[in-house]
Amino acid sequence: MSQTAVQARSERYEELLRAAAECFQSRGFAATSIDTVARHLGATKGRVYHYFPSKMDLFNAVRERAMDLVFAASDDGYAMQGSPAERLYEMSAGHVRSMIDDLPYMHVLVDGLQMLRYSTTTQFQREAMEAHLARRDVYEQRFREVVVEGVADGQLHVGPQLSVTIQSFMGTLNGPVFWYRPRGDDTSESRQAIVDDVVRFALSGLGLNEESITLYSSQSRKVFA
Amino acid sequence: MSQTAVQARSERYEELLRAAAECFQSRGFAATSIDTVARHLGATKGRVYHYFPSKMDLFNAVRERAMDLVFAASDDGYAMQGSPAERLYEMSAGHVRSMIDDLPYMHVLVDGLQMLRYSTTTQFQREAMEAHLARRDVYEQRFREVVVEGVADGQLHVGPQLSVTIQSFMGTLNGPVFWYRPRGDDTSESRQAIVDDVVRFALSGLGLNEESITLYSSQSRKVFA
DNA sequence: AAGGAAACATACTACTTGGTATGTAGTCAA
DNA sequence: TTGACTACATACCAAGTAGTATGTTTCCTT
Repeated sequence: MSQTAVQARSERYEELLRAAAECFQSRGFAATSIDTVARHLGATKGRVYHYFPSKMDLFNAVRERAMDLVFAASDDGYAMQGSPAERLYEMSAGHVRSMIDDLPYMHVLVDGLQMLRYSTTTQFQREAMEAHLARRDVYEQRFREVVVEGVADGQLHVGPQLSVTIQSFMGTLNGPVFWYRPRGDDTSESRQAIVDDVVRFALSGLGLNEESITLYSSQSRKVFA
Repeated sequence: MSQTAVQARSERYEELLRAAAECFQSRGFAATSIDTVARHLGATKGRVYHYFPSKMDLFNAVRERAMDLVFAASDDGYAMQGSPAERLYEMSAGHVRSMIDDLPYMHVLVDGLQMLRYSTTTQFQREAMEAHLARRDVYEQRFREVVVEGVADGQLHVGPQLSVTIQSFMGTLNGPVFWYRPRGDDTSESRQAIVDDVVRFALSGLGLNEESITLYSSQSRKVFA
C-alpha cells in the first residue's frame, strides 16, 4: 500500500472506532448492534466487519484505546518530580480531564469494567478481558502507590481499609463519565473548572488540606487548547 | 382472595422481583431476557408475564422498589435532630449501608439512571422514567439541602460549583454498587467497616474535619442484625 | 361437589441481530 | 490495459427474544 493509502485506512479506522465508542456510550454494549454503529456512520455492516472480525473485537479495541488515553493522561503527573500529594494532584487532574475530553471512550472504559458480568463465553474473549484487567490493575497500582507514599509522609490520610478508600477515590475520578455531558456553551476553561472541583473533592477525601489543594491547583499548568 | 392467598402472592411477587434484580444486576437490562429471569427461578416465561405485563414494567418495578429502599435508608438521618454535618453523616451511612445490603436492587437503581440512554420509545415508558427521575431529584435534593446547611454553618466546604461537588459526593456514596460484592466471610460488622470508610471519604471530601467524622461514627448507632 | 379463578407451563409468531457469503465499484501497480 | 486487491454494500441465515395465545393444574368459594 502507498503511504497515503495507509494514512487513509488509519483515518477510516479511527472514524469507525470513535463511532463505535459513541454508540456504546449512549446505548451500552448489549443494546448496540453492528447495524447501529454502521448507520451512525451512514454505512452498512460490511464496513464494520471489514475492519473488525466481531462485535466483541470492536468493543475491545475501543476499550484498549481508552486505556491508552487514560494512561497517557496521567503519565506526566506520575513521572514528575514533587511530593506524592503534588504528583497525585497532577495524575488526578490529567485523569479527570481525559474523562471529560474523551468522554465516549472513557464511558466505555468505565462501563466495560462492569462487563465481567457478561460471563464471556469463548476462551479468546476471556484472555482479552484478563489482559485488559491486568492493564487496569497496573493503572490503579500507580495511584495506589502514590497515595501510600502520601500517607507515609503525612500529607494524606486514609481509612482503616486502604482498598475501600482507593475504590472511593478512583470512583470519584471516574465520576464525570456518569454525569458530565458536553454542552454547546462549555469551553476548555469551563471544563477545567469541573476538573478542579472533582479533583478537589477527591483529594480532600484523602485528607489533603485545602491550602495544598489550592496551591497545587494554581501551580498546575493548565494549557487550554 | 383469602388472607393467606394474598400473602402467598406477595411472597411470589417478591421472589420474582428479587430474581429480576439479580439478573439485571449481573447482566444489565438489554442482555437480560425474560427467559433468563424465569430460568433463574426455575420457572418459565409464563410466570413472569403473569405478574408483569412487559420487560420494561418489570424493570421499572425493580427500580421503584430500589428507590423505596434508599429513601427508607436515609429517612432516619434526614429527620433526626442535630447539626447538618451530623445529619448528613447518618443519611450517608444509611445510604451506603443500603447499597451494600440491597446490592442487586441498588445496582439496578444506579445503572438505571444511565438508561436515559436507551431512548425509551413509548409515551408510557417515558412517563414512568420521568416520574422516576423526579423521585431521584427529590432524593438528591435532600442531600443537597443538608450539605448547603452544613456549608452555611461552616462545618462543610464545597468547590465553586456546588453541583459538581454534589455529584462527586453522591457518586462516592453509590460507589459500592460498582465494586462491592458479598463474600462468604463478610459479617454485618465487616460490612459496616466498609460503610464507615466510604462515608469517611465522602464527608472528608466535603471538608468535614476528621475529629467530627470519628465522633459521628462512634455516636452512630450501629445495629448489627 | 362444582364452578371458576389464580398460577403458572407450553407452543407459537414476528422481529432483531451477529455473522457469513457474495457481489461490485474504485484503485493501483505492472 | 488488465488483473489483483481494497473497501465496502447487499443478501442471506441461524439463533435468540419480546410478547401472545392457549392449555392445565391447583385452590378457593359457594
